Amino acid sequence: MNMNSVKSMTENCPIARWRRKKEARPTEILDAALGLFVEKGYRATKMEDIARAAGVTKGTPYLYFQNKEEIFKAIARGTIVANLQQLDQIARDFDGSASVLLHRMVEQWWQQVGSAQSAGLCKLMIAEAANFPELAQFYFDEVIAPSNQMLSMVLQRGIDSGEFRAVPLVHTVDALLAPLLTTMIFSHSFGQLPGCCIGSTKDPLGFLKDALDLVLHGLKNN
Amino acid sequence: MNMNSVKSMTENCPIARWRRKKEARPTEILDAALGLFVEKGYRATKMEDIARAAGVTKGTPYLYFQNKEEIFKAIARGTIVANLQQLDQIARDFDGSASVLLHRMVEQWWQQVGSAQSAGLCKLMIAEAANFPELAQFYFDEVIAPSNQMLSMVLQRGIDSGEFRAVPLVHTVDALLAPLLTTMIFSHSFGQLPGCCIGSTKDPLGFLKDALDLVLHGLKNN
DNA sequence: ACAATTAATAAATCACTGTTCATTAGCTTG
DNA sequence: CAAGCTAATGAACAGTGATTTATTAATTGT
Repeated sequence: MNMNSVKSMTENCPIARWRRKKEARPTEILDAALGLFVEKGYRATKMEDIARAAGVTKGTPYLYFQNKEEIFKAIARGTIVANLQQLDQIARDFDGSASVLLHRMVEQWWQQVGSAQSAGLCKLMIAEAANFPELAQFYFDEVIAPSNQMLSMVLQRGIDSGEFRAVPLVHTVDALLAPLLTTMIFSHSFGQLPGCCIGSTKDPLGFLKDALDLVLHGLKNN
Repeated sequence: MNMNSVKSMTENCPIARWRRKKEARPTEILDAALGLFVEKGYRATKMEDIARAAGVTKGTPYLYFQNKEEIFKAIARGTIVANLQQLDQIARDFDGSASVLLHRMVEQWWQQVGSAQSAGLCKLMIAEAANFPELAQFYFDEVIAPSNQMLSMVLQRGIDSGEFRAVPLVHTVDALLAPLLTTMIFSHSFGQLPGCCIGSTKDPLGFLKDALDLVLHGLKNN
């Protein structure tokens, strides 16, 4: 084997690779993979792309993960729990009106989830759900169902206190979630197009607020 | 070459392949491809799968389409225009209240688009938008923008007549579209999961009506 | 009946990419 | 400082799947 390649590799790396801590490697790989998955989709992302983006070579990811699918799973598992719990905390601590709480939650959600890379992951899950049933199930159980649950409680609270009229709970929760979902989805698909003039993509937070206002107006006991 | 394979092929086909009309072939191929794309996604669908599903062999699709991508495009082009025009017609012919018109349009949309295979295509576009920018552009121009335009006009009519209060038009249109989109998307991703208990997937039309009612209630000049 | 034409086949090609594995470089310990 | 260990490499392998093409079978026109 020639040492040229190694030499050039060493030259390119400010920090020699064997000095970087081993523990950092899995996270580096997952971060790199997340970015590429969100940008190009699951299939279009090559293992070599992931490796290079993580600053290593083809074989290295396999030292830490069995295969591509496991990387995907590890990412999905690692990018959700914290955010949801934060939202849950807000909902639990709050004791003002349900309307104000909902506004605050939407804002928080946008900052922590909707505008972050996690949003791309959500789109990815939708796109790949059919190909990875177990993973879709996991995402549903850990993300979607809890979100629904959380919103459900807030809504119920508002109805009980007389702030909202008695609407069909399940359907209303979904109606509340719909704008959040479309915002995420559009911003990671058609939203990228040059001529895209859809309200939710040009001013996402403004759209979310208006959409929430509209629904809240419809929920009020007038 | 052996004639066994040919013979068995002939035996398997109730109608000899050279008697089937040539003009039917492109449609047969596109139909087969649509089904597979919706079911398995674009990349996971092999050309041979398409061919077999259409009752021909590997090479035949290439006699009618340049490549896989062209098949995808042809499908996208073939499954949308008619439906939208029908909806447009309804909106134009109607002269009752905007609320009633919206209800009728949603119902029609569900029957013609939301519950049909086209819905799977919409999910597919979202999933593949990043990989096929030109196609995404096409879909946006031909489907999404016109839909927005149509809804925009109905909404404006309601505002002008005093039936609705003066809401921010662009954002409200998106808010109206959101439930339709999530219904489509969920029914073709997480909706398939055994334990999925989301309102919009168990009773889509019921959800759509409730969601519309909620928004309409919020739109009314009370 | 026979050339020419058409529709379709199916084997071959070709590029790509996930995965493995023999090898290497640097670090560590006795 | 030598022997062993660890992290990483990168060439090689293998499966897949899109596309091409030589060949065959039916049909048509003369």
